[in-house]
Amino acid sequence: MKIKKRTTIYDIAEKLNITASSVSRALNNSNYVNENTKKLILKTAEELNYKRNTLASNLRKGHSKTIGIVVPRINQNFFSNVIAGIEEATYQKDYNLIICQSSESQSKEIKCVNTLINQHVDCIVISVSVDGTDYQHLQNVLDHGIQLIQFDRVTDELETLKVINDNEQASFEAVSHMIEQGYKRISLLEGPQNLQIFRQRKTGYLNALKKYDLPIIDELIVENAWTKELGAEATRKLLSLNEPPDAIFASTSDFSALGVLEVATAMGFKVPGQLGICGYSNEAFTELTSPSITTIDQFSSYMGKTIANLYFQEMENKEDVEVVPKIISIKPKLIIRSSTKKNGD
Amino acid sequence: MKIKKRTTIYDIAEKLNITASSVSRALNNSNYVNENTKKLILKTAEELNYKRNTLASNLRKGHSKTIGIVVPRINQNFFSNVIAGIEEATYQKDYNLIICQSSESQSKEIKCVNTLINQHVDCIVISVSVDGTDYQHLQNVLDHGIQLIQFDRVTDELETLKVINDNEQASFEAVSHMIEQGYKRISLLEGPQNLQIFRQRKTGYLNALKKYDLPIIDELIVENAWTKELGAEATRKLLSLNEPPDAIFASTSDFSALGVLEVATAMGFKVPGQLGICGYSNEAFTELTSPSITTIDQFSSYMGKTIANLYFQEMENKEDVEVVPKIISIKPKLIIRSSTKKNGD
DNA sequence: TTGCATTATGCAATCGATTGCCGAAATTAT
DNA sequence: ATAATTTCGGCAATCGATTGCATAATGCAA
Repeated sequence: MKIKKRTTIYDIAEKLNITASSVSRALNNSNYVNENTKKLILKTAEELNYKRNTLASNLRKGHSKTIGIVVPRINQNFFSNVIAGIEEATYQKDYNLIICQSSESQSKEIKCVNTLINQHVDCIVISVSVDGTDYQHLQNVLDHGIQLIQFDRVTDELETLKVINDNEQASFEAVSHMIEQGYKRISLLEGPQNLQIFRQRKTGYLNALKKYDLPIIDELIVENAWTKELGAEATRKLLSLNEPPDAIFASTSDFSALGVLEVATAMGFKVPGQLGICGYSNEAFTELTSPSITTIDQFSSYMGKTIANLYFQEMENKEDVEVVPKIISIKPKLIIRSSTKKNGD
Repeated sequence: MKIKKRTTIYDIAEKLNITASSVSRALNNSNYVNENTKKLILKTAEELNYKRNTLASNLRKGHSKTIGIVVPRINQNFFSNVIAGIEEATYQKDYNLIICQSSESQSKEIKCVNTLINQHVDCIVISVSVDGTDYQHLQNVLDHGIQLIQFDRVTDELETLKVINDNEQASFEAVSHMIEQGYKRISLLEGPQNLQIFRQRKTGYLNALKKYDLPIIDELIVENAWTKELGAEATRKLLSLNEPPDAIFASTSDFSALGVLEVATAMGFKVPGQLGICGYSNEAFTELTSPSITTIDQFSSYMGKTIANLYFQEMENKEDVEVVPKIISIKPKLIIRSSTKKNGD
């Protein structure tokens, strides 16, 4: 790469025999420049192929018009959809996105957050990694005067803005649906219980059982079965029980549900006749398996837009009022497909 | 948000009765500071919760340790995997990623690129949008001394670093495979021909036909069938022909192939018996459909890593030699599944 | 014509970190 | 003991854009 000297406002100023102040003002469309000089400056800037140095500008202005995002995995459908949603909403306001992935490791998450603080982002949007236990790094974000928005996987140890799904309700509805379909021994595949979302989903499951007076059977509740492999493994055990479940709610993800489906099919269980299956997230593939998988849609892209708008709204009345921890809860939707149609309606 | 004053090197300097120079040197682990003072500075920085202002640092240093990425859609599997790959490789070197999506619109692509230039990114990684015709904005990147790496969807109008798939070869192999399976009237669903990747895939298709002495039948070549809907529509027409094809190569994407499969099944065509289907990209769902879909894996995440490494490599010998346009071609892999097993082997 | 407001522009400080240059102090060599 | 070298740390300029303050120029009214 040849190192080229980039045009600055001083170059423009020099060429026109004026000062950089005026150039800056013209470029920012200030009123304190003569219309004609403004036009001349704009024309010259164009000619010299001038591009504002955002680094300098932001340094001076004290903000960066940048939002940092930290997610466990960029290429997981749910997250990439949320990001796409945020991007869409922020793009219009000329904001940039710096994206990091924590790869489900808190130590990397901490590094990411620190980098974003260094970058002077105006806001950090985060969905915490699975192994999180300490949240000092998030407190740190607030201490540096940076807006913090948690979404989906949130921690209650901090009072921040949050955009979440109503996991409990969604889970409750899913399990209720299965019960109404006639399933009676419904197994739950849990996610790591240190994450709130998975605790909530469990609560929803328990509430549904209670509502329909079904017993809670411990051996049907499997801890930590949140990947396809773990889901498959759990299913192998469950279906080998003396009294196997007649339905499995993979509350952790559709991937887990997929593992269930594959094992069940391999073991000769008829889905949904002998075994009902429900996943979580509405991944694209759930529509394509045979049978198609009942699941829960989280409106991921809408969630992204909501996050962005929440930020902008907070910015507007930032002087007005004291910060109140604000929580926006989006109600997910149960998508009923073939894998839970016991009655075959 | 309360506005808080952030700790600067001056605060640290003042507290220790030294100058900011020393603090800066200590923080950068320079040799020109006494070991003891260095330790003291580091300790004080920690105590005051100091975070370097990367904006100021980068402004001074003239680079940003940031790579900008522009893709048509963030949440498309292929792209999010490439991004994840880039992230993984750059994270170790403390680089940041700014990610933009062009939403398949060149005008937005241009805005994205300009933003990235403003941000003083060190490198721009781009896969161009479908409606691209003019590439002045990319030339502009080079003119500003910014490294430019094109990937997947590249334009030959510019001599830049490129990381691509060998689309022609992959396409050739896919079609050859179908012919060897006994399919004789193979239809091609084309993508927009202004994109090189789709032209190359067409060439591969034609070459395979030629190699096996099969005629090129115009009515079996469908322009612009690159979404699920367009693929479905094209299939409806193709299968209604007097002499319908006995195989369809959806060279554009697996989504298109999915459209084909759904329509074919709905119209009562047996796949793969009466109709062979091959997609492109190895989307996760291709494994899950019934029958599973034969497709081509592009090693997307590996591609991302390759892009990052290419950049780092170029950085290292940037003074050494004149820039040579370098093209890295990754050979994709044909994944043979059920949808093309005419002989049922 | 004088006085006052309005508009346009320049001056210089500022944002925070980095770095070349210089000199003082400390160490080593002669 | 003196000279030569190394180590350490300060000074001040710099990166490029922004902005409060001051001043000059212009317009308008009295």
